[in-house]
Amino acid sequence: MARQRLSRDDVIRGAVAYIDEHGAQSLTMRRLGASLGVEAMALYRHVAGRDALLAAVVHQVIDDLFNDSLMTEEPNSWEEYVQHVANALRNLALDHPQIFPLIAAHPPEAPWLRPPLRSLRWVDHFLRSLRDFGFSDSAAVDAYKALTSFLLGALLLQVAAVGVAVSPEEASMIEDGSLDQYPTLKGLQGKLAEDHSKREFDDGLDDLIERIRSILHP
Amino acid sequence: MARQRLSRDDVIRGAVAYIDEHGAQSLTMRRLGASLGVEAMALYRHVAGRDALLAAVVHQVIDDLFNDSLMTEEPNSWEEYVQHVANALRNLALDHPQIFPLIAAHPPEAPWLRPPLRSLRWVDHFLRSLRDFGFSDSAAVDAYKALTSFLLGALLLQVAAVGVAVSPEEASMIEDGSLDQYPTLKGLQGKLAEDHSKREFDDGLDDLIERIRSILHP
DNA sequence: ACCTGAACACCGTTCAAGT
DNA sequence: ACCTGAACACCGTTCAAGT
Repeated sequence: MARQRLSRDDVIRGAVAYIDEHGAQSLTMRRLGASLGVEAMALYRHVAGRDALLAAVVHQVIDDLFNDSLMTEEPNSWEEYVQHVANALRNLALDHPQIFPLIAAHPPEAPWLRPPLRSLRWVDHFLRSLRDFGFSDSAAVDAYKALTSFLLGALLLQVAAVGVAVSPEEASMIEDGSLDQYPTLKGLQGKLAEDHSKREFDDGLDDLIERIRSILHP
Repeated sequence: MARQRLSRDDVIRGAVAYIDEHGAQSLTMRRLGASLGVEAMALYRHVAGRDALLAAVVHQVIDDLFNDSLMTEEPNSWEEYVQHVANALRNLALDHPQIFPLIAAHPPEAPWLRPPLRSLRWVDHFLRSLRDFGFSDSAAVDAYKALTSFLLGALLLQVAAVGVAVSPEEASMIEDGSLDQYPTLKGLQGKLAEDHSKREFDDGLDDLIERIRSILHP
């Protein structure tokens, strides 16, 4: 394959792929350069530095969400719209479990931009959609705040569990004996370990929608 | 002050103080050593390495929560207990905004240990308390899952906002003009920026308690 | 037993130099 | 205009040496 000249987009997409495979911790300017067939220093022509690159990765992934099939179809109610946004973000988190924590942790561009819906374009889209469904300004903003809080907690927990499953050597870092101190926990360990994450997510989402409904009709 | 021999506890408490002041990113074995009056390599006598140190910091801070005044008084109902746990964690997040994201991000010891209530001792305490108030095994576990999800989302958003406020040079990274593309957002910017974090938290917590009640009496 | 000093293999980032 | 090579100031971590 002939080597084209490197573009900014190549660098960012390369970083996304690298993090998906190896995790953000092991992304190094030198290693990313090597994976793109270029010296590390060439990357600085396209991004200001490592931090700026990670910020660009976050932005890229969040913006790709607009192309998710869930987002391209027109919703018939605000409930449907909220459900589509939530599930599109859930898919993103499951597709990029190594990147989602960056979305959560990286300082947003403005204090009123809340992860994981943290781009100007997204917030505008969300507020506009709800208003088109009849929400007042205040109700739309409150719904945005409630949704971001729910999604952040629910999805971060989901990918944290995935992250553990990925590194099996640490999967049972807890020696059998250490549970003897905690008999209640020991008895409930089986129940705790059961994974009902999809049901948990859907139940939480139903509750959230109920809550937004009560914001809408106080 | 005469220099005592360094203990593991000195190292961990020193790391907590260092992160509170400078952030986890700038915690370096060399710099932490210097702040404790010791060479970096001396730290390795007490912790296995930087990652292990950060894990110990997380564990320490979470365990200190048992000494919070909210946790030492005996609750009269499960609602009161849940409220005390939630508010103690909220205080922790506000006291250690630089450490809370580590609690959220660091891989837990077991997949069924969910941040931010992620120590064996805490989970055991929580499940035991709810069972003492009459919860079934399943109800206690479901309540644990619902509470962790709520706290993680709500508190991470709270400290993310604090983190931005701390670095004022980035506070207005968004140039005035860039909002012109997004008229809806521009109009609602004021409402978005309003900080009602305590009310938001309390409302969310009330909702969560309502939700747990419906788990308890299906 | 605990701490130090020197060393190793890596970082991010700069800058002048190449094409 | 874009990439490279050498260099700088830092990392985490190891290991032998000091006390």
